[in-house]
Amino acid sequence: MTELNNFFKSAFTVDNVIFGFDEGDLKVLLIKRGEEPFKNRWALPGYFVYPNEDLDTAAKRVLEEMTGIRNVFLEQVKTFGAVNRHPFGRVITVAYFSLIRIDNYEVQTSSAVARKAEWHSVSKLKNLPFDHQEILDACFQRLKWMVRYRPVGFELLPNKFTLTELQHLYEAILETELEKRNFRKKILSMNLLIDLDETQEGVAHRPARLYKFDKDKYEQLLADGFNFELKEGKKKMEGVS
Amino acid sequence: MTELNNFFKSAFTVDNVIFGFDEGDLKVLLIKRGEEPFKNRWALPGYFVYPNEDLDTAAKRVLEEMTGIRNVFLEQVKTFGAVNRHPFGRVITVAYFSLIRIDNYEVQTSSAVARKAEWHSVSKLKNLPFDHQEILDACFQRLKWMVRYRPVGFELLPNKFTLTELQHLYEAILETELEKRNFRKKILSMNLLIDLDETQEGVAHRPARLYKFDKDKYEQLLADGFNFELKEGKKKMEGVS
DNA sequence: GCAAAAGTGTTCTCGGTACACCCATGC
DNA sequence: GCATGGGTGTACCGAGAACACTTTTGC
Repeated sequence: MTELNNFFKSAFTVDNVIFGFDEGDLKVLLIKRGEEPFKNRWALPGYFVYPNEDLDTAAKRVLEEMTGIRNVFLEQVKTFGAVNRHPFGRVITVAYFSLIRIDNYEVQTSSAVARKAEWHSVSKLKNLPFDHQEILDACFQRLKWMVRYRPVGFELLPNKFTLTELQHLYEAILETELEKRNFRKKILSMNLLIDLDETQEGVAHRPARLYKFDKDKYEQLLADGFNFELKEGKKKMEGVS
Repeated sequence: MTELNNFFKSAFTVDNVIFGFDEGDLKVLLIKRGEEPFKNRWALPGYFVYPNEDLDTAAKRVLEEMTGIRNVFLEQVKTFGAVNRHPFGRVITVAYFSLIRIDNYEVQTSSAVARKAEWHSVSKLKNLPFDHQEILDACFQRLKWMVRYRPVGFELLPNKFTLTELQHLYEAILETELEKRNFRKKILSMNLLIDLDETQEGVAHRPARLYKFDKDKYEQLLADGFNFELKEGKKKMEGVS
């Protein structure tokens, strides 16, 4: 046991990759660090996990401190534990990603660690401190994957949205272009959208219909063995010898 | 900083779910614990991560201590950190899973922690100690998923195998039945198998052809954007209103 | 009336599914 | 010769892909 005690000298943290979607662009919420290390740098929100706190709980707490909200999509992605990833000692971090509707919530930070929080375009980020770039990349990959197999995209959109908005979201995440008619046909054929019989107002073109995602129906279909699945954009691979 | 030191009191471990395939059955390698807690119980092999050791390295080390082998498929799956999951204190564990060819290696344990190691049928296990059942389930789910989208099944088979063996492997992992002709058509159409022009010997029926997996070709196709994909067994879902 | 985005249908191709019989070997 | 698993082909169907023009609104 005395020997074992040598192992109880590590710390662990959670880091949250919080995705949002705005102006046709996929964003991630970063904080300006108020403490060392990397004081004043933009980084992923995260904090130590308290001794009596489960991992998921810690991730929820960090998310709530950042955004003031609960009950959003949140899922563990991967754990990063390179020996020297943190200058203060051995700290491994469990990365979570979450999806929120940017418009629904004013981002607020009640944490002393963070001076302020701000949305940044995922595609423009590089060289985040610690191994946060690697963490972000891993979460983005996971999102890319997940969006094709689970209807999580709706977590990023307002409750009411147009099909074009939905398509742009998919295009931003998958980093590809989708064909309008086929996309609409596929999405509508799943019967997971409720047509609200409302239209946009005040737009300088033909106003689009508004839809909402039918979560109850999805869950019922899931139980029946339904598989949500969206193919990627362009056709690839021709002529395998 | 003094306050921060309160966080550096945790330990973390890796646990390995080592899958193998034998006699048409998916197996997992368990050790009989030689130490407390849960002494003499069958459990997943795992150990503390050393202070100067990366996570992946630790997972490889544990695997090597168990099986004496290196260079097998090994991937991080999920981290488990419930507050009371370990009786000795706050210990979070990073779960890895790996795939090995049972016949290639004599399982040997050089670890003091493990009295002996043995293969157990995945389907028959329940109530493993700690949260190991949950870990095993998560890894099995991951394997089920992965086997459909990456040609990892071959890691579990001998270098030379028959198509029927391959099919049985998929059936065991996916827990479903597959239709022989369609399975063969699909697999062969991928052009990822090399026909060895050899046949089984000493079997009391028409001997089957032997194949091997063409790893180089797969990697080359991957680079060209090829997607390995296998559908699940039975057709599901009829009549979405 | 013009700019800007919404909305819509058909044809073709490919891959998945369903399904039943003959073949080679050991004993 | 019989038991055992190996091996094969075809017809049908549904989903994805390609593709261009009309509609509705604000200004």
